[in-house]
Amino acid sequence: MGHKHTREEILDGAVAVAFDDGLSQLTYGRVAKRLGISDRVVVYYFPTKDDLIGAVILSMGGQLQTTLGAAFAEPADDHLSIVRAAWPLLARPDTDAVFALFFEANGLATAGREPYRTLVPQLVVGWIDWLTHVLGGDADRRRDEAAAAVAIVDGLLLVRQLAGPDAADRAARRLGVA
Amino acid sequence: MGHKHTREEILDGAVAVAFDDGLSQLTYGRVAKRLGISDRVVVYYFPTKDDLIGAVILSMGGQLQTTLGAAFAEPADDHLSIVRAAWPLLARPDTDAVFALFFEANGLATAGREPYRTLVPQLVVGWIDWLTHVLGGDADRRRDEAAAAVAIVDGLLLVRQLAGPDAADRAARRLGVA
DNA sequence: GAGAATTTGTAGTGATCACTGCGGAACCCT
DNA sequence: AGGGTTCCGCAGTGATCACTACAAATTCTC
Repeated sequence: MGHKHTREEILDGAVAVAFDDGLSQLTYGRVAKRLGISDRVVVYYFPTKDDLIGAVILSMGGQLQTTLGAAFAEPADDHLSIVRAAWPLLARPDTDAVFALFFEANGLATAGREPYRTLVPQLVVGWIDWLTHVLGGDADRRRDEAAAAVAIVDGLLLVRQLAGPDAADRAARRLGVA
Repeated sequence: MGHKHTREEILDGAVAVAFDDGLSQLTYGRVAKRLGISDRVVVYYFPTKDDLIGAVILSMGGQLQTTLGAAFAEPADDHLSIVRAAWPLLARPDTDAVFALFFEANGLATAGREPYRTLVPQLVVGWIDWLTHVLGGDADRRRDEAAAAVAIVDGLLLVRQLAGPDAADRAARRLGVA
């Protein structure tokens, strides 16, 4: 019985499981069952659970960065402009699953569980750095603006998840970013 | 071997476990071990896991509401004023654990896991309602202001958890709420 | 102070978890 | 064709999970 499953296929399956059932339900057995293969194969490519989770989180981060990259073809100056550019790209049904995952990972990170505790802040700090770099200019001030923008966007997305898209849109309008 | 443990003692132990290890590590066995008793006792008072989790979440909600109640002795008008009143009360080390729990519960809720999926939104909507009521006045507009304030506060707290208190303070200053 | 209700210990249920040993099959190189 | 590496099915490890049967001890009710 020969070569059939690539690492990428299995990672895709793992991401799909995480999207559907959440990170905390991401197990070897579930990924294997979804792909109709033995869990031994999944273990082969991702020897420890942390390997599997880490790969999923990084894949998630890459996806977000790609989405956000489009928002900043031209630089923005203050945090409200940043939010105005980013919000329409993020407040969409097809990115809700990504953020559901992100918030769950964040929760597990704040609860101190590995590997989330080390991976997630790396990811977020990486985004802020990247945002800051994209915005250009003086690092200190830009970094604060980026952090402020991230705070607003995260908060709005939280409201969107919890209270629904309409509530988030109304809040965004109140904040003057939509 | 007689009557020794009250429901309240065990709930306190469960909350302590959740604070220290996170909601996802909240199990019968861990609570029992922490209190030095048999897990049978924990099961007796909280027959299902959902009972235990629900009790912890509600206890958490009550704690938050108590903390926030102090902020609104006198009413505020717009979302920035609300944030200005609430932020100093929340951006403190002794409430960080509560919000770590809250974010984890939110993550599990967005991941669709019961009983979080039904409990957490109830809690949040309840807070917004309560905030709206405290603020008084026309419901629709106030509700939007409250939602906007919740968005900002949540976002700031997220940044605080992920990037540290200093970053959150700088972001808050940029937003004009500190 | 008898009987009922409430509270706790001992033991164990089947399920699922992350992970492993072993052996065979598919592929690569020479 | 033969040897080495890579891949993967099968079976099983001990740990932990939520939860239960049963019975004994304690307290409540009368």
